[in-house]
Amino acid sequence: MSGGAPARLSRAERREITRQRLLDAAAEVFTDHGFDGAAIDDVAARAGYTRGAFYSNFADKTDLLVQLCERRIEAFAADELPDVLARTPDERLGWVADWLAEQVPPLEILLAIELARRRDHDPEVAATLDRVVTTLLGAIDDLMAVEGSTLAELPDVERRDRALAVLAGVTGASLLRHLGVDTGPRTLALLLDGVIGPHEGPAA
Amino acid sequence: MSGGAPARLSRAERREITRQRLLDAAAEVFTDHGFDGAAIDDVAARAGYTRGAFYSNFADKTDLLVQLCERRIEAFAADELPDVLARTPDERLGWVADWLAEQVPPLEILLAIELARRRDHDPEVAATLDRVVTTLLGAIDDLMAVEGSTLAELPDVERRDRALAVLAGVTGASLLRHLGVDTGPRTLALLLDGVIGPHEGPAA
Amino acid sequence: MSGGAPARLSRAERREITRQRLLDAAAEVFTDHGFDGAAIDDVAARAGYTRGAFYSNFADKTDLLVQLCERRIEAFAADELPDVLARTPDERLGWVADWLAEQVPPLEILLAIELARRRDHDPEVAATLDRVVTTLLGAIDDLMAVEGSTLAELPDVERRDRALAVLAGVTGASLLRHLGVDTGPRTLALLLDGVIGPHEGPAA
Amino acid sequence: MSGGAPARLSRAERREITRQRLLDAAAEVFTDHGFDGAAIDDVAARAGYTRGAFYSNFADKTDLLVQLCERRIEAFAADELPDVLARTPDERLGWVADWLAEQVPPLEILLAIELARRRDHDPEVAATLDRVVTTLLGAIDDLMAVEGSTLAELPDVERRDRALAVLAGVTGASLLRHLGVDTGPRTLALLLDGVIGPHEGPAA
DNA sequence: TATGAATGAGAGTTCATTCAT
DNA sequence: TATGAATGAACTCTCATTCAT
Repeated sequence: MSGGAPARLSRAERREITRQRLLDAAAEVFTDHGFDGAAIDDVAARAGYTRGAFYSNFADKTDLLVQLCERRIEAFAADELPDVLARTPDERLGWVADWLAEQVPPLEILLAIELARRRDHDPEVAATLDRVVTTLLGAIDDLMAVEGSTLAELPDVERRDRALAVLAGVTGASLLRHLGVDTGPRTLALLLDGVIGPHEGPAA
Repeated sequence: MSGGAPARLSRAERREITRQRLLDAAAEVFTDHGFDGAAIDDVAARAGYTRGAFYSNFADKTDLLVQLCERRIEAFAADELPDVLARTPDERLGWVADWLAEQVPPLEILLAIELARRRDHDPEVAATLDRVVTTLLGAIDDLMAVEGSTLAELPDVERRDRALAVLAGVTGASLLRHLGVDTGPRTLALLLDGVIGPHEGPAA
Repeated sequence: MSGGAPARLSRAERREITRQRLLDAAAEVFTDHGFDGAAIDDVAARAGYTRGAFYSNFADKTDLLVQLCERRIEAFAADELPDVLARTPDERLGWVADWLAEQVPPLEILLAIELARRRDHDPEVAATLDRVVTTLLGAIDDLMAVEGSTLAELPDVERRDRALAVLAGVTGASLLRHLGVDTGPRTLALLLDGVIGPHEGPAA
Repeated sequence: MSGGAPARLSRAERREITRQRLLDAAAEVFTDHGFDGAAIDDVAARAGYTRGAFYSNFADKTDLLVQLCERRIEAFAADELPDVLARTPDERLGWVADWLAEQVPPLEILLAIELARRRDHDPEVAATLDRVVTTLLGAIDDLMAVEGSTLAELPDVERRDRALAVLAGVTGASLLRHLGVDTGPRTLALLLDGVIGPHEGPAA
């Protein structure tokens, strides 16, 4: 009856689909209304479910925030990062600038701010925030640790300082765009050239 | 009637005091709970009033947000800025870094994010957000337009790019601190040296 | 304009009226649906208000339960008790039986059961339950401490035992009526005669 | 197939085990949280199942209440009652007092109250409540109808009045214990001596 | 028979806001 | 100007129940 297609999904698979849809919907609703402003009914409805589906997949609203952050940071590390690493150092700045321009509003930043507000009241939240930052810093470090680059030869402490600066620069530029300020690739270039630029090739 | 003594306050003065107290209380409550999470009763109570006082002084909750942003940006321009301008270019970076370290959480940034979320639905909010950004950019421009500096001689477009970069850098560093990342003066230095650093003295 | 009548009510008076109406409504709704089954909206509506009025008068649903118990026990001590005390010992048993017959369902008992369920989680609830029982036992003791009665001359411990027995008897009879059992004055007479009966007239 | 070994259980037996476990779990959860406060998931979980098992065995929550009452009253008649009847009349009061002391909270009473609340809306519930009361009254009547006792010779109407009084006394004492009142055997003795005491043997 | 994802009515509670005082 | 009782919309979360598996 049901043709040669991959047929029916198992329960676990359906559950996973539901979760992912809810998470995607949450990303949209958070983007539009912020965390506090997001109604769970809206999240569920946008995912095509009712509120009950939400509560059978997430413990509560905070859990949703945490899960969303975890998933997005994982997805970032799995999907975006390899893309950048595949570029030559020269192309990376441009790639990051383009990527940034697409991320308006910068959901990760807004989510991180919400995490920060709840950090002191919920250890799990604190752990997630920590993981987000650590992952990002690690990703930047990977970007700098390129063979032949003088950055790769810097002492760890120095490399971390630079990673911090890069993260701050990218974060700030992203946020500014979100605030409606016309930030272009030039902004990022100005900011990051001093941090990673001159090192992007010993020849230079 | 109103003798030479410090004596009684006029009606307008009392009103102004009430407003200011409410605004100060709002800054605290917003800092703790965010805009959506802030209850007007809490704001009023922290200021020593009840909600009636609030509604005698502000049209609604959004009005409070707008007024608070306006006041803070005015206060920044009037109080903080002159302090920086009084420093030599060499000292400024340190001054900004210190100032930043005190601003955790960076209320202005959080408020701006709230403004941004309401920008499309409320023209007054949009205007305020614009004013905030313009003022900050103007302030940075003032900082760069120092006599003798090569920055001062840059074309306007270039100067704006640099101001943007500075604002992004400062914003990003501030936000990172808020997220619990251990950002020190070094981060800012790395970020801004490329933008304003080398120019901080024609001799260099 | 507003004639010689006692005119307008002060705010505190209006508030008190509101509270009393809500409490009365709560007694009715609890009677019909039990505590858990009672919806605050129903309570408010039956009192002629909306849910907001409820929450500006009571902290939460448990608070309502506590306040209701307190008020009813006070009212009992102030209103019912003097009535019984005014009777001769011979008439009292009949009076209590009649009073009991009217108390279907026996709201005080049902409320006390709810209090008991929450006793361990809320000290205030425990205190209220304690007060209810103490007041009732005290009332019974007063009833027994009649001049000339041999009960009055019993040692305290013995008097307490008897008070306990009376309370148990009245409680049980009341509950049985609530359960639909046709309990008449005879039941109470049989039960209490052994406890207080022989004393209902030394001549007898 | 089902050999001589203790071996496999038939389908009906398994079903019966499941039902009994659920019923036992329900008794516990009702005791802790009351009927309205009891969650079916909790009942199922405490029995080691999920909600599906519950709905395979009971029509709905009310059905659970009814079945539980039926079972308990049957169990009482089958298990407890013979124990009392085996005692001499003199020992019975003590036996009942001890049994009472163990029944805190007095689940039967609490269940009966729930039944009473639903009596008017559900004929089956009304029937169950009736059966519970009738069974208890019959049990008490059996206790009184002992050979040689003067109670046994009383006219039926009188015997019923006494049974009612006994039930009321026991119920009241039980409830008082549940409310935290320190009710001892003495309370019951005082209450019941007048009803059944002097008759417990003409010799005495 | 038992599971568990999903439903959806309904609950308690919060809170921006109004308005008579 | 400031108070605070009252409103009522909106929200998070619970839970009895259904149904495909």
